[in-house]
Amino acid sequence: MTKSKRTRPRKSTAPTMLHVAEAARVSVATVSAVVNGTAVVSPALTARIEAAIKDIGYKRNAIARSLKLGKTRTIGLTVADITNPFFTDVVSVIQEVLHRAGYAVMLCCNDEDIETQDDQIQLLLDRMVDGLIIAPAGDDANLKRILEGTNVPVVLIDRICDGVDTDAVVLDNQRAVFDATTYMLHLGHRRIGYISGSLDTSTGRDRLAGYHEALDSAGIAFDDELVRLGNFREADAYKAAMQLLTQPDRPTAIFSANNLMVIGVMKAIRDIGLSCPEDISVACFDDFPWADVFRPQLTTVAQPVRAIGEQAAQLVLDRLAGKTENGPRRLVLQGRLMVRNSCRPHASLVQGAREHGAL
Amino acid sequence: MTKSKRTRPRKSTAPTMLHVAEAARVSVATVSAVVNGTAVVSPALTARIEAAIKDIGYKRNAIARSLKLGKTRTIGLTVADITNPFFTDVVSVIQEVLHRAGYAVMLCCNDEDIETQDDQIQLLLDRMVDGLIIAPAGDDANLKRILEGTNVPVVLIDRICDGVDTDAVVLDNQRAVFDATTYMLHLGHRRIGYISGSLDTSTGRDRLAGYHEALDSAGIAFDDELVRLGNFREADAYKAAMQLLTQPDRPTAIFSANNLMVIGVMKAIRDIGLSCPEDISVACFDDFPWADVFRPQLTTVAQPVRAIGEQAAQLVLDRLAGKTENGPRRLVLQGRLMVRNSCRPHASLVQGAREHGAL
DNA sequence: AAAGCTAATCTAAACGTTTCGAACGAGTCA
DNA sequence: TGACTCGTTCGAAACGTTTAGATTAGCTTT
Repeated sequence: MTKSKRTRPRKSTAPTMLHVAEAARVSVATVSAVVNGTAVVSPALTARIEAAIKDIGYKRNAIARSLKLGKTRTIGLTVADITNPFFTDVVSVIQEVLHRAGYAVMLCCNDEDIETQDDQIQLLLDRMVDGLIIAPAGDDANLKRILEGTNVPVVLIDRICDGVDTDAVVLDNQRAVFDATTYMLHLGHRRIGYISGSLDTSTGRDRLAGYHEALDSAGIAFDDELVRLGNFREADAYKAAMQLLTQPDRPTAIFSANNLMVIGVMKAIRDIGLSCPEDISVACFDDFPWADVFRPQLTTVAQPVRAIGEQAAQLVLDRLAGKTENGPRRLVLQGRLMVRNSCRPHASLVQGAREHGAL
Repeated sequence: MTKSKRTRPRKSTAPTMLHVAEAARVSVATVSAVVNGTAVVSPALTARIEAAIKDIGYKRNAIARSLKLGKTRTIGLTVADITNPFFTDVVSVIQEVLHRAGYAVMLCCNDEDIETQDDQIQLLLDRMVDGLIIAPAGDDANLKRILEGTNVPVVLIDRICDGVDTDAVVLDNQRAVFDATTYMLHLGHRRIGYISGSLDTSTGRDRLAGYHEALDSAGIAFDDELVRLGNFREADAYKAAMQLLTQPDRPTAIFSANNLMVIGVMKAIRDIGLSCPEDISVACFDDFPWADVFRPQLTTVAQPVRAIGEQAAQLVLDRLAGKTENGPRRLVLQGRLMVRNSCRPHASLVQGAREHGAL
């Protein structure tokens, strides 16, 4: 065997750089240089190589490339529930921004299950994703351990997680619920039911804190019976609302800590024979695209989904570009109360207004 | 240098099989055998190796593995719009099934743009996905070309694509719209507006065909003015509905060919000062989780999203397992008309009924 | 005791890239 | 005419696996 460049019989697999090199009568190094534009190659060879590439139909193998470079140009993304319009919107934006930057997105949903989440994150890391955007399912001691074993940039969205000190973009949940609750208080409601998300999540806790804060500020005593756990799911929220509505001194208003749960709440209200907003006022966290066209037109706290997605994506991209070497960045965005008409003034207020001749 | 097994100074990168091998004083082949369980290894060595793995914190590098094996255990998934609840539901199910089977999912959205779609599919193929599930954005000559260059199993969902002869799971769109339209005809409506999806998609065409068929069967002359293009998006549908509603002899009912568009339709109805179902009846393709709790409670054609997702995932899995060697399989599922109360009998019917003393 | 098994382990060649340093030819300068 | 540069091109060693085939040691057989 004189030279090692024996012509192989063109297997049935996809063409490789070697095939191109042979066809263009150059070395693979030169082909690589042309494909990636990493070195200057004479016009003559460039032309020959490009012709060969087109001719053979060569496509660079991204896996081999990833192995060599140690980067995959892929970002892992895990959210609790891809069915939730909030996550959907955010995922969509992240997807868009990252794709524009030349990154692919590997998506996982864990159905709010922490173990699934850990598995999936490990899976993503095994696949050498270059970065990770996580909407954590809940407080998770393992997450910390898993993450500190690696050095890929991580961005938490929506929820933060104890001990996981990474970049994050979250909402000022407490403030948002404070505003919403205060709005209901201004309408004269004194018994405001609260359907809470899981308290194992920062969002669950912060939102509930906003409710408490609003009550405190208004000098209203807090009633245990008015807060029920809905775990961010429709079914649980339905049960929770049912309990709220069947108690003797039932609330005159209900706040739901997310979008999925408000549907359960509305179903409970309907099933119990009440109607919103006539008999009971309702507001919730998370906006819907159809909120101002179907009735009752829900008063909601709209999250800036586009901003959340863009910032989260930008945070990873910045880390990847090595732009930010400093400590973790926490971005806190503000929600916006969208007042529509699922909340009505409480009877006492209406009464008062009438007496003052204002109605 | 006596033996080639020199101990390297444990670089800062992730531990590899070589590190494990050195720590356990065995060859990498043996480590591989233990990690994958592909060959029998003596209990003594197995124990040493497992200890070393735990000790060092070794994780198998999936990229290197993929390169060697030529499979990535990843399925590419592209849909037009992850924001659309229909796609969301299907994606969620596919995700779940594939994950259970040990596959990761790489998700792309193309925003109904064919070029983006082609880029993304090429990207997925470059990354050596083992299979592809595609909800094609529209008729796409390139798609055929791109796909026939590879031999990964492909499953089309929701829409099919001329010339792309692969497995597919779709709905009997024509039948579903036929049923819905017929239902409206039975209510006495004679001028039924139709907001169509893009006619570059099979769904757009088939659904419109269902509308035509229903009219034909009922012996009703087809009026061009009643069909408007909404391209499956809210904004376009809004404009389309506006045109429909402002024409002299406006329709007494409107059917929207998907979920996003019906929101535009409802907005148009509201903005023009009409109300549904009092002034005009509305029905649409695709169901909503909240459809029976917000008003008007929309009459819809529900797609069996879970079945679609499961079958699509199963189709790829079967191909990957080599179970089905025969030609392309086409699964056609049936939609289900969910009658709620966004459609009312036409005035003429009510009139007739009253005369017969039935009201 | 030689030959033949079997079972466990290892060696080394892939997989398809990237990239460093060497090699080579052609100019340029003293 | 050497000794230098430059500008191109190439050889070969990685990257971290898998796996076919070689090797070894320990048993049976006869």
